[in-house]
Amino acid sequence: MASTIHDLARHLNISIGTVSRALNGRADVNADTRQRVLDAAKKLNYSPNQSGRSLRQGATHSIAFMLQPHPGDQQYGEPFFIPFLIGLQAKLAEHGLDLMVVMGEPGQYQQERLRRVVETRLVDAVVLANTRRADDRIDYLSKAGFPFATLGRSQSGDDTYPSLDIDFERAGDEAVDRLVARGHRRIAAIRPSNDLNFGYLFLDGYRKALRRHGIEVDPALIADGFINEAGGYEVTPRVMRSQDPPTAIIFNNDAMALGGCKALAEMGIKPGHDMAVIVIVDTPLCRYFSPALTAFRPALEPMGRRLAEMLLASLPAFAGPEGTRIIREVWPLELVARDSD
Amino acid sequence: MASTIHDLARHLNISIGTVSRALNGRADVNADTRQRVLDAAKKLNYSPNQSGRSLRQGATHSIAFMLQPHPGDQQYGEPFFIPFLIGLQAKLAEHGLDLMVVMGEPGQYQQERLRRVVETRLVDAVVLANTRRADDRIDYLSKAGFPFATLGRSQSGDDTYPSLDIDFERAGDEAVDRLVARGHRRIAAIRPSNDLNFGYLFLDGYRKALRRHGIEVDPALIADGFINEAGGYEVTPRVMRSQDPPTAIIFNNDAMALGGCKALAEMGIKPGHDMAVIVIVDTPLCRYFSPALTAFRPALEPMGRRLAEMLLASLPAFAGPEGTRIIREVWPLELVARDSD
DNA sequence: TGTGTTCTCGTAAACGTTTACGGAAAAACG
DNA sequence: CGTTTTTCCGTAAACGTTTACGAGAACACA
Repeated sequence: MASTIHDLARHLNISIGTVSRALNGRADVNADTRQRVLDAAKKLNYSPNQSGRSLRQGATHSIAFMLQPHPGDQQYGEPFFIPFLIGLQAKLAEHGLDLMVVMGEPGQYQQERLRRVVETRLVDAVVLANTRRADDRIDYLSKAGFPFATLGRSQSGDDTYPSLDIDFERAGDEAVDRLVARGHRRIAAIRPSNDLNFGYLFLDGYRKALRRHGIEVDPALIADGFINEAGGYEVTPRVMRSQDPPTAIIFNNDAMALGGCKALAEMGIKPGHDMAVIVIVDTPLCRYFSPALTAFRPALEPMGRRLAEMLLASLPAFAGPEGTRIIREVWPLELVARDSD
Repeated sequence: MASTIHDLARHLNISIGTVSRALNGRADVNADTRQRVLDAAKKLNYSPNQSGRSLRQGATHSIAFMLQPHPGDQQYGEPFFIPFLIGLQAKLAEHGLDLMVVMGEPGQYQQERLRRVVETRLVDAVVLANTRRADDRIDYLSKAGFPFATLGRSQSGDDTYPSLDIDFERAGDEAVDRLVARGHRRIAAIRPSNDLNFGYLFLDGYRKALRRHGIEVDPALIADGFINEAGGYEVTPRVMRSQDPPTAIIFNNDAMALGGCKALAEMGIKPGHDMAVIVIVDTPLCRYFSPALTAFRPALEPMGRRLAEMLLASLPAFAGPEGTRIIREVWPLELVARDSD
């Protein structure tokens, strides 16, 4: 069934070298011969064996996306990533690259998987998501000199790898802006713990905006929790027990927002009536929740395409004539106004 | 950085053959030598090169999952598949296999991608999802003699490949049962068009249950639509315009249910009050919708694990002593009673 | 001591590609 | 017609493994 380059050579009575050159579009092969090879390839249903090709070229033509669900998040299915992956894979496919998704058990660090993927030369490059503030995966890849890109920034601002992130800082800022414009002064922020970098960035924007409006940042209105529904449910009552409770809450994650709304409901508080709620980042869940949650939405699919481009530009094999470039980008989010604020 | 088997051999002053045998746990190598090889491997940070290994063994040790979003479904992100993938990958990893997720552009058939994956020997086997009633991918793989398994059944009941499916027939049956028990006689069924096999199976169960209860099947209460929100939105009014409108609707897909509920809302009909709604299959969206939708839920993560087992059992290289077995299973769904019926 | 067995290892081929190198034939040039 | 250049192709090595085969040494057995 599977024919090799040798089969073609035998069939055409020429050498395998010529066959290979013909197939790869090299210049030093007669136009007529090339056509005959191409015809034979079609006739014998030839496709190059990836393993052979990879071994020889030292490149596998595939990229790994390391997907690491947050603890307790499996029920949500990380809807965030699918559109991103669609974009990523679409762009990679344009360049003949395959996408391998390496998933870990939820909540368990994937350092070990990563090492294996890298050392075993399973892929040519890696895309990391859910980057942490101090991310040992980034340290490892940097040290190993293995090509990678990240969705999300880490703490170290070094420009040695391409990264694409959402502007959580600006989103936090704009959320506060919007709430203040609607008359709120007591605005709470609920977010995952500090080691996830976007929680840190979000809080930064939140603080800056408050100060700009001359509102004192009240630590009692800031709470950290696990990045899932249970986390939001557990932590929301905490800010509500403040001396001077908030009239608005910004949630830094959709799942946490849903848990928070559940807690609010149990306290007899209705989002959209008694409490303004905004969530960063939007997912389909926000849209269908009742009340529909006002949220900041990223352009995930284009982001996937873009990060693929950026990664490719950083790979010597794909970099254009201008050579290898490292690019970092931060994309804005779009406010989707709904019924909760 | 990356050391090869030759490096180890040179370092220990033995032949590469012995090194390989030592690493692979073969019997014909002295215990002392083996230990020295293992130590050196750790010291030199050796990992076998996948390409070399694949080429020689004729096996890549990886499995492809062909993910094909339905047209217009990218916003939902196919939350259905993530838990399944987590289970699938977990079980495969136990056997040293990697999972490659091949995603197509939403809505565009992936026959071409599949061919490339197969002919190029990129993976050892393939897992198909979203199987259609007559599925050319299955035909192709069967004909090519390439190992595969499916999540979902196709029309042809041939037992030549492992498959795992949800019991849509029974779910349709039980949904009708439940609604009849609650006093409904006019029960509508809204589902994707016939070529998706599960829509066909669901309708079968629906019909059987109605007949069992002595209720005539009214074609005016059955509608097909695109399997997304727009489809549900478009098609639901159709059954409502029936002479004798339904008092209950069973939706065969979460997205269609959401679209349907939107249409109902515009007609002033409130699910859970004026209309009973049940959806097959449950997703997080159902849970957070208002009213929370009663739904049938599959055990996705265990299903992923199970299908991996079934696939492995069908592969000669992994089949136990009892040899290659083809297994087909159909799993029941669990009713999650919420507020919509 | 001679023969057979077991243990351990080295040799070399093979998997399917790509590519550096060189050479023969054809074409160009004076 | 002789020389140089160009065109085209074959040869062979290399990528990093695994494994069939055989050989030498040690051992057992009679």
